[in-house]
Amino acid sequence: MAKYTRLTGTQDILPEEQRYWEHFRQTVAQVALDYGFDRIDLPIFEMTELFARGVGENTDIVEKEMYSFQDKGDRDITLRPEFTAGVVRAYIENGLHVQPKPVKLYSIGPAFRYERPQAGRYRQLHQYNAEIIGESGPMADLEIMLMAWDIYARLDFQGLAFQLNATGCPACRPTYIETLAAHYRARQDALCDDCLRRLEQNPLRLLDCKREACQGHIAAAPKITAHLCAECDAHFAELRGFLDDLGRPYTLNHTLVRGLDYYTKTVFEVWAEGIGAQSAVCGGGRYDGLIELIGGPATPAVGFAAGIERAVLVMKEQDVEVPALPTPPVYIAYLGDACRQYAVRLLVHLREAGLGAQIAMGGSLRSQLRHANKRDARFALIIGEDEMAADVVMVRDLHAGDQETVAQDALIATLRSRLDA
RNA sequence: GUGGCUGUGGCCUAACGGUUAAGGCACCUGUCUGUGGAACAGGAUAUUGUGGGUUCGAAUCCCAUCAGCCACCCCA
Repeated sequence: MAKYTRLTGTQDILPEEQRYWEHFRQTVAQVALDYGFDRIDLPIFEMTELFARGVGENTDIVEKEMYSFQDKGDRDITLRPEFTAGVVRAYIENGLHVQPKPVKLYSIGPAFRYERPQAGRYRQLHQYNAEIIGESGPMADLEIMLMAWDIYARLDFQGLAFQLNATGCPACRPTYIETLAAHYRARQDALCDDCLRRLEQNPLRLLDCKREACQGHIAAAPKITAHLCAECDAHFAELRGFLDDLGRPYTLNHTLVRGLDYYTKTVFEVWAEGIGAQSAVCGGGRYDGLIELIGGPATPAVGFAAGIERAVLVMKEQDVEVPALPTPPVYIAYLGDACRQYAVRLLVHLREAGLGAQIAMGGSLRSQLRHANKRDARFALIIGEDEMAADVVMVRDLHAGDQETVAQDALIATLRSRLDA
């Protein structure tokens, strides 16, 4: 056992894993580019108060999952548990509201939550997210949903499904919650302990209790979509109209609720097959009140966030085709100390010409070639005293298994043309 | 925070309470002193997660602790 080990809930993403991560990042970056989202990178820690207010004082994230500490200046600091609060802070602080509206941003990187690890869930996790800030109409909701879907569709994920719901707004949600709570209070004796707690603390959560015994209460519960105000109802209808028109399937899921306080109107998730207890690969929705809440001008916004660990899990589970990471095409092998300096000069020469190259650090020619093969080199260049004397290089094609003698001054052109072929 | 399961070389797995903890993968070397992938041979790598206890004797039984996995709460 090593003396020092990973802290609970952290992970080492080893070289052999990197192709999954790289493939995912590239897909996100490409879709963001195609959709016109600009990348923004933010600090991974912020003032604790930003998250406490932005995420919501009564959420689990704030109550028990934040990695918080004091720095040497006695500032209260928290490692970001999610991205949106930071994006909004940056939007306000940097005056991004002067940009042409709506402002479309995406971000990608680590986030932190102090909780027990589980399949696809870590204390240091990785997320990306996308936000459209400054547009209140449902076209923005649509754009966000299409982007979320497209990322997983381009990754060739199977079993994708939209889950869609509305959560109302400050005008209609409170009365709905009261109606819901009344429904549950009437059957208080039949509720599980968790639901009794939810009834007091967060009645919307009653709707996603997973216990058998509670499913009947959920099915009979009033649906928020029947209690929306005129504005929310129209917004929701318009959004569905877009999706219907495009022929994008979605499931109206009235049990879909968000854990964070700032959501309004639209909430959605994208589900995929094969990630254990969690089925959502991403989740998002509209948060029209957040920017004002943390000190900016009243500005509507919509966005989504997704965990990369879960996506990697699905890629493996579903055997998604993931391209191998590129390796340098050239490996230089040489015979004995007499050829070493010559080989190093050749190495540097190739790199200056823009060709990726590695060199053996020693050993027999046999073991050098063995190494070249294991490192997935396309060409082994072999240099012995004969080659040095004749100003040539032996070029062995490790894929084809053949080799030829190439004049020094024709080497780079030869390698290039064979790589392009 | 709660519950269940599991900890043996880098990875996977074996070993009735009883000799020096066995095998496979991977790694290195050699057979082949100028040629990779295959085969064969050899080599290095383990205070059996940690601490305590029971016993003549513990990888094995007991307790504690730590870690991992899975699930719950909740969330991505």
